[in-house]
Order: sequence, then structure tokens, then C-alpha cells
Amino acid sequence: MARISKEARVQVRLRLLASAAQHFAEHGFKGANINQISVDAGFAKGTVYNYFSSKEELFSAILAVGTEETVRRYRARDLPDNLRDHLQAIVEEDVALVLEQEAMAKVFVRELLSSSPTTRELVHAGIAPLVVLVVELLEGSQSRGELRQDRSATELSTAFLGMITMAYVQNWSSDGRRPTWEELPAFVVSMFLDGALA
Amino acid sequence: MARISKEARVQVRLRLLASAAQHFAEHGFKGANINQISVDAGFAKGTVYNYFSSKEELFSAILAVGTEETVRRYRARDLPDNLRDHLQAIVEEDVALVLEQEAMAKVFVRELLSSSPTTRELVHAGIAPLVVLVVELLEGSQSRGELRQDRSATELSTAFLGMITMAYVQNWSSDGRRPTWEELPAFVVSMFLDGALA
Amino acid sequence: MARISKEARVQVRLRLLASAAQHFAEHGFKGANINQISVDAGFAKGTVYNYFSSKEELFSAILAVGTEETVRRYRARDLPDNLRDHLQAIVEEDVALVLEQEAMAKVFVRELLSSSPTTRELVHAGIAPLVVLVVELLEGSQSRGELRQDRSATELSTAFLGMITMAYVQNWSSDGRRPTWEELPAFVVSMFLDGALA
Amino acid sequence: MARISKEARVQVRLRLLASAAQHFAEHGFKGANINQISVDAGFAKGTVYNYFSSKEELFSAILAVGTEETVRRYRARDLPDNLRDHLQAIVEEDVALVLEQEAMAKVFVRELLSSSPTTRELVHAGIAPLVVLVVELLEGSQSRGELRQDRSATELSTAFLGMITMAYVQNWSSDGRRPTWEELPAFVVSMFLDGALA
DNA sequence: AATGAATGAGTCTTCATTCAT
DNA sequence: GATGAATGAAGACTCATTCAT
Repeated sequence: MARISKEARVQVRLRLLASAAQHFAEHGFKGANINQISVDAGFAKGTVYNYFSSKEELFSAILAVGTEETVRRYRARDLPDNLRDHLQAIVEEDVALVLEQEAMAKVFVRELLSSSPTTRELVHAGIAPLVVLVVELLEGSQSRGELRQDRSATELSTAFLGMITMAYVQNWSSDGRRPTWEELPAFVVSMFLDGALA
Repeated sequence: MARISKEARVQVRLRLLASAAQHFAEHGFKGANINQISVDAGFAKGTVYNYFSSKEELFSAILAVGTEETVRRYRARDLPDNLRDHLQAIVEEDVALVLEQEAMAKVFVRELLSSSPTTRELVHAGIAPLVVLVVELLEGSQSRGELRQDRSATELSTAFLGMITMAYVQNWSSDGRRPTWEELPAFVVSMFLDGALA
Repeated sequence: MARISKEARVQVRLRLLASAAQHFAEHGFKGANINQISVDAGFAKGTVYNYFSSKEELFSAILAVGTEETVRRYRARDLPDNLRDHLQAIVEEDVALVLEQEAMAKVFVRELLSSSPTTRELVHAGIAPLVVLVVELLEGSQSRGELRQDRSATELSTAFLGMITMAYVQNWSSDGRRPTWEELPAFVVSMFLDGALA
Repeated sequence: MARISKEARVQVRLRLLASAAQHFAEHGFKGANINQISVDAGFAKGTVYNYFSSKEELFSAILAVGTEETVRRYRARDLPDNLRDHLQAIVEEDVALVLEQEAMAKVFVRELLSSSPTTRELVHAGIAPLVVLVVELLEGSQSRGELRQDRSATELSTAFLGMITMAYVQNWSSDGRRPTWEELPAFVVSMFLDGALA
């Protein structure tokens, strides 16, 4: 019974994580209710504790999912040697993932300002893969003279990721009106590279 | 200890608001502790309730401060007829205010994603003055052909304000390393108008 | 200024007592709010404490009013030598007083079952004058052979006062429909003396 | 400690109700302490909330017990066709029940004057079965010409039930001296039917 | 492994009481 | 003497966590 059991265990874990992400996204860490998370995942109150030893651990598990998958999917694509296409591919893959895991994405944004050092580190660790990828990309471009040099690649990446994040927030806050998820990648990349000037 | 002057009452209120902003910013609405807010303001735990009838009302009072002051200070300045200077003035004044009221600013950012409709409305109402100002400015510029026309002024303002917000978050998260508060306005405006390309 | 001052003090005290009776009657001892009592009496929060040293003392002062006045008014009347008329006079005077001090009367009834020994004693002391009067009256009647002898005058008085009390409760609970205050004395006395049989 | 039997759950509920009745009877609704109720029932302070969602609901549950059982027991008896015996049977059964559920009975009496409309309605609903029974009995007697006709059956029932209630109060207040529980039914019925006259 | 009853620390809120003005 | 700001004990209620079944 081992294998099936193991597989089943993973499935239960995923259901719990999905439910938890939903609650943490909507109510914050303190406001989320562990028992309700369990119930909404289709189990009884205590069941979370068979998979996570505490609320903190459950929360960490969500942040641990992170942006690795975004990077993996981006790398799996075959792209022309062109910064604009690469950046757009990144945003496209991130949007795709955010749409799949909307709740988890919201948790990240929500906890960006958390005071708890632990939480902050988890958030930073979670988005690190994406940050590293973008910084490397921009550094390469800078060294080829394609990008402005008055700002470090790190600063530029902050602006880029900031624009992505705020586009998400805007979309969530406006119930998905503008920019829509489809046009979001092109919009963000264009604003980032070309600026607003005519 | 009765019959303190009206002025004294206002001062107490401000101390409570400042303490509350700090706590809400650090721990979120649910995580903030009313008693601790009162104690950290230098009073006994029950004292908040002499000034605010509930945690909700205290929270609302913070968000009600809003961005009116930013707009007011911006309008008080005498600026050349130049989009770049106007945008930079806005960011400068906003940064100045954020530095004065850092905790309150964090509360806004933190609650952007709150699920409670009430909270979300309060946040939107709080930043409305700034949004209106920026949209008007960009619309004027668009009509003079200075800005790209493929995006609405509203979308462009989202990008602009998003970059400001994320620059704040970045600064807070990195303990003020880069971009520093001083160079932040020029950085944001340049990225917004000129883009990252060389 | 002494005399006027003294008079004024008494008036203030009475207003506070009246307001307090209202609150104690409606919400019970624990449920009554001292500050509200003061405000409803037309003063500021703390003012009660210039007249009563604690909630307990204020409460006691109400119960101390008692039934002396009922007895006094009854004795002031010139009545034929007839048990029925005497009993009816007692009820009439008590009803008159209850109508004047409805709130205080309700406090008595409400606290009949209070567990606090102090309160219970106060209630008993308050109604003692009336109990004594009725018992004496019934004893005299018994000694003249007018009343049944199988029950002590004390037991009979319990029945009599109980019927009065419950008639009040009934009247209050039914918003004064039946029995009305006017017909109440005759009804109670007749039920007590004659019974329900045809 | 999960999955206790249904029966066990009912037992816990009863223990909580008994403890609650005690507290509400002694201190009134506002004065009763939920935590203490739970502790005195032998549980931790929060346990009440696993069975009742609020203090109000717990209180209602007590009043909901009502006088149905008294009526049921009375109807189960085989009685001669005689008003006096029927009335006495009612009081006997009510006394029996009051002795079993003394605390709950006190709650009823205590809350008769409560200002909260909800509470008052609950009390009235609780005693309704008994009121209906007595009124029907008296109406039948009146139609057979056994009872005085100058008062409605409803008014007469008020007097009867009022005498019962006050006999209880008297007994509780005097620590059970007179009338004793045993002689109470005969006393009340005799006073009600025959009056005090010799 | 899942359940859900029990626990008890923790939090919002009320309010009797004090006392500076 | 009146005021009402400040206090802090107390209490209703929540919920993360434990653990017997």
C-alpha cells in the first residue's frame, strides 16, 4: 500500500496548500483560520496538523513554492536572441503561473511588507530565482550596450519586477479590466524598455 | 484628568494614530493589537476607545489621511511647463510625505490586496486624489502629442504609480539601500518616461 | 450659600436616584451603566461619584426608599373598621406609589431572587414596613375570628403580597392591559379574601 | 478527544446547561460569567462555545426547556373530575419539577422583568404551555358555574400562577421554611379557591 | 490517517472608578 | 461641585493546537 498511500498523501497536501493559499491571500497570516482552511480543503479541523506542524510551517510551505517554476518554463522555451522577447517570455510564463496559482501569488504580494524577519526572508527566497534570472539578463544586455548604464542591473530589475507586480495588483483590484492578463506582458515590457514618451 | 484643552485632545489623537499606523503597517489589520497600540502611544490599554469606537474606526482614520497633502504640496510649487518636472515634483512631495508618515504609507501598500470590500474602498479613496492628479497630467501631455498614444492615460498612470509604490517597497525591504529616497524621484520618472533602453 | 446649596444637593441626588432606578430596573445591577445613569440624569459621567461612593451604594440608596411611604399614606387615611377596606387602602396606596416610582418598584421585584446576601437583605429591609403592617392587620382579624386559622398570619400575608406583586408584574408584562391599575386593588383583595370559587 | 458518542455529547450539553442555569439564576443574564459556567461544569473556559454559539443562545436554551414537562406529567395522571384536584396536581408536578430544576426555575422568575424584548418573549414562550393549561381548566369550570364570573379565566389564571410563583420566591428567600415544598400545593390551591376569609 | 472535542492563551471591548482641571 | 480624560480589571469570544478515538 506504500506507493498509493504516498501518492495520496501528496494529493492531500496539495489540496491543503491550495486552500491555505486562498485564506492567507484573503485574510493575511493572522487573519487566516487554520480550521477553516482544513474544512475548505474537504477535511476535518485537525487534519492540517497531520501534514504541517504549525500555522507557520503551512505558511512557509506556500512561499516555498516560489518562482522556480516560472524560470523552468521560461528556460524550456526556444527564443530568438533578443532582450525584448526574453523579457516578454518571462512575464508570459509568470502570468500563466499566476493564473494557475492566483492565491499563492497574492500571498507573496501581501506579505512583502511583513515585519517578521522570517516571513520577509521567505518571501525574498521565494522570488529569488526570478530576480536572479532578470538581473543576469539585464547585465548581459548592459554589457552589450543595449541598455542604459546609469543604473545598475539590480535597480533596473527592481523597476521591471515592480511594474509586473503592480500590474497584477491593478488587475486584481479592478476585477481584471485593464490591463487584461493577455496584454499585460507586452504592456509591461514596452513600458519598461521604451518608457512613456512618444 | 479632565478638561484638557482641545489642542491637547488633538495631540493625543495624533499620538494614537501614529502608534496605530506603526502596528497596522507591521502586522496587518488582524495582527495589530489594540492594547499594544495604546500602550506604545504612552497610554493605558483602554485609552484608544476614548478616541475611536473600534479597531475598524481607528484603521479607517489612518487610511482617511490619504494623499491629499501630497497633491496640496505639489500644487503649492511653482513649476516650469514641463511634464518631467511636474512628475518629479509629485514624486518628491510624495516621498517627503512618506518619510514623515512612513508607517501610514506602509498601511496603504499592505492593504492593497485586502479582501474586505470596506478596506479596499478606503484604500482606493485614500489614493484617489493622487491618481486623479496624475491622470490629468498625462492626459494633457497626450493631447499635446508628448506621450505615446497606444495606452490610455489611466493605464500609463497605473504604471507610473506602480513604479513609485514598488520603489518604496524595494527601499523598505532593503533597509533603504537602493534606490535611496533622494535619488528615487529622478529614477522613477526617468524609467517611466524614457524606459530602460540605451 | 449654605441653604440653597443644601437644597440643590438634595435635588441633584433625587435626579440621580430616579435615573439610576430606571437603569437598574431595565438592566439589573450588573447590566446598569453608571456613566449612562449620570448622563441620563443630565450630568457628566463622573458626577454620580460626588453623591454616591460606588455603584453598590447607589443601588442600596434606591432600595432604602422602601415601603415606608406606603405605610405612612395608609395611616393618614380615615378608614371604617373593616379588613377589606383596610387591605384595599393598602393596595391603593401602594399602587399610587408604584405609579409614581415605577422604576424603583421594578428594581425591588427584579432583585427578589438576587444571590448576593447584601442585596437580599436590602430588599427585605425595604419591604419590611409593609410586611409588618399586613401581618398585624391579619393577626388582628384572625383573633376576631374573621379569617381562617389553619394558616399563620405570616403565611397569609405572603399570599396577599405575592398576589399584589404578581399583579404588578402581569401589568408591566402586558403593557398595562389587565388588570388595569385602577381595578387592581379590588381584584387582589377580592381574590385574597373570597377566593375564586363562585 | 474526538468522536465521543452522541450520548456523551448530550450529557456534556446537559452539564453545561445545568451549570449555566445556576449562574443565570444567581447573577442574572449580564452578571453571569460564561467562563465560570464552563469551569463549574467541569470543562475549560472555552468549552461552552463548542455547544452554544453565544451567551444569548445558551440563555435561550435554558428558557426553552420551559413548562412542557409539567403539563406532560400532569396529563399522565389519572384524576377525578374535580377542579381542586386538578389544580393541586398541576402545582404538585410543577413543584416536583422546580425541585429537580431549581436553578432553571429561578432563571424564569428572575427574567420576568427583563427589558430586552427577546428575553421577555423567551420567558413568555417558556411558561405558555402552563398558562394555556390553567386557562382552559378555569374556563371549563366557569362554564359549569363553579367559579366566579366577574373575572376572566385569564385574569384568574394570573392570580393562580402568581400565587405559585410568589410561594416559590418566598420559599427560596426564607431558605425553605414556610410554606414547605410539601404543603405548598394545598396552600396555594386553597388560598386561590377559598380565599382567606373564615 | 482522519476526526473533532477539549483546551487555554490571547484579544477586543466595556465600564466602574479615579482625579486633574 | 462638576467635568470628562485616563485607567485597568474583567469578561465574551476566537482559534491554534493537542490528542483520544
